[in-house]
Amino acid sequence: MDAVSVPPQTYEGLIELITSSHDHMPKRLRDIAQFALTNPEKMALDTLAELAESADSNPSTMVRFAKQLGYSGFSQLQNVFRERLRGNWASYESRLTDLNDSSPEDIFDSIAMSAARSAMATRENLNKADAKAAAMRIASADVVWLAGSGRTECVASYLSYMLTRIGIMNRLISLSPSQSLQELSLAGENDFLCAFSYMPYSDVTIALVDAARRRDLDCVCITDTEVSPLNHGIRLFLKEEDYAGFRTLAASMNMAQYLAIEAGIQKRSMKA
Amino acid sequence: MDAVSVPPQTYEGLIELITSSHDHMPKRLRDIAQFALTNPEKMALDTLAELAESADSNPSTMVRFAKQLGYSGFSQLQNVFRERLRGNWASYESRLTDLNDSSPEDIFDSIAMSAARSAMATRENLNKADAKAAAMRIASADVVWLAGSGRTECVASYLSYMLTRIGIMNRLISLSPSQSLQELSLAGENDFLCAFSYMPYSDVTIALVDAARRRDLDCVCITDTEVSPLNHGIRLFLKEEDYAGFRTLAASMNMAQYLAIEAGIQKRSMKA
DNA sequence: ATGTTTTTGGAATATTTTTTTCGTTTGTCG
DNA sequence: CGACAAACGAAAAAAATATTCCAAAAACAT
Repeated sequence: MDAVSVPPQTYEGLIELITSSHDHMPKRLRDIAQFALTNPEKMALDTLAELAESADSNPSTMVRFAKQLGYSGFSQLQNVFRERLRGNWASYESRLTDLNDSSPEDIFDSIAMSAARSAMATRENLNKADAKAAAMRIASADVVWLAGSGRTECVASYLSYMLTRIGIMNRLISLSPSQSLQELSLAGENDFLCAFSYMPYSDVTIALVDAARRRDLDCVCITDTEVSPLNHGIRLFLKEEDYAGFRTLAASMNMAQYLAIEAGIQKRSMKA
Repeated sequence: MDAVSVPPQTYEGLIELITSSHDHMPKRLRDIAQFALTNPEKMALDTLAELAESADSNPSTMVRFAKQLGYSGFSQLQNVFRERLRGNWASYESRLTDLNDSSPEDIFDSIAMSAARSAMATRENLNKADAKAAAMRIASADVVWLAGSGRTECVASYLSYMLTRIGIMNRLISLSPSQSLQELSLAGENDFLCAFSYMPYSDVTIALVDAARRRDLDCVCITDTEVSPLNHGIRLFLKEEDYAGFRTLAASMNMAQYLAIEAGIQKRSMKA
């Protein structure tokens, strides 16, 4: 038994410890380190015996791995993985109130909190059915045209990257007002427009959505409220928190990631 | 023992069953139904005894609840809650057909949680002094040159937008390998390079940072680990969570927002 | 009210899961 | 090559956890 100081109780700390210990570990233990790093959910949810099986090892070695890292046993190690899976939102929220009282100094912390809150709030506010419908529409389009200017340009750009990676053809519409409409006119019968805009709404994006409506081009609008001028096709509403007047894009970025992944899944099942 | 047909094996099905059973259940069982619906993570991760405690009940009643729903025991019920937490791509791929009828709740929620965790974890891991130094350097530069390709392109694009809005001159470096180096050669004495890249690192971004080092052009690198090839000037390390192999950009986006806001504050105090 | 049925919770039991032990294997150094 | 130490895995022991049983309490009908 060669316990080393106190083992980390947070997932981040644990990952760091495993990474740094990795090199000075015996072979089989190193295999398990590898396995643990790539299967955090399994590590949280499976039993010792199941994990040993999956990792081509045995219970003893798993326990030895935990002890090598400084834990008293496998259960203590597993708890760290489990804690990560708990939607430990309560602890985040209490930390936010602490933050308010103590140091309004720490700008980064406040930004991170706002982003986290945006992300979590959207879990509850979002109309999941509409979101899924949007993803399905993306999956079935020939080409997805992406529009977003100003604050939302980077969201459109991210969605473009993700869609490309997943294998869905797409095109980011250029931002200059004159060119953008002309560009959209190239869109085909079975194409699809995906537009992002929040208050204060971008004229270009409004114009693009209007053009799509007139042309009967299908569309999904990611915007902030029911009264938004982006009004055609499926509408998804996201509320972003702001810090010092600068709204985050956390919910928007998550939406982009979701749409790409869900669309990828849909597309795959369409082939089958 | 009054088992009813086959119990659902999916989270969505279970929720539906609990909801519909709720009304014709004995009082204490109804309490537990309520508890289960509002604490799905606990239901997945805690032991029978712990749950009984949390729900102000006792083990027997929890087991009875599971049986009432048609499961052979509590463990079988808990498995359904556990399966929901396994967010792994492999299992989605193999169960692609099942996914068609399941709601998108899991996927979006998991993405949001990963993003929130990334954001919160960075609060603790980030070297705040370095981050502040980076912001100050941005504030004092004549022009900030921004580099990021692939996944990080949108982060650079967001930072560009924010800096512009705040009144700090900047330029987003084009992504084509041939042009980018030439572009950077236009940078002046008191300019500054801000580069984003995570594993697998983009060749273009690595080349830009190397060029900056050779030219003695000051630099801040936002990257993932100490061993990253982006190694010049101030280095900020961000660890992003991933969902199904797709890393979030939550921490990166927060960093961009932070750098812009903090730089804006610094710049204002420099004028005064 | 009174007998009957249903529901409940504590305690005993059964099962599963983790931990330890110990003999075997593997690798290293003289 | 041979002695020694480190690493390993099978299986027994210990601990934790889930399940069942039963008597008491509560709800219900008459």
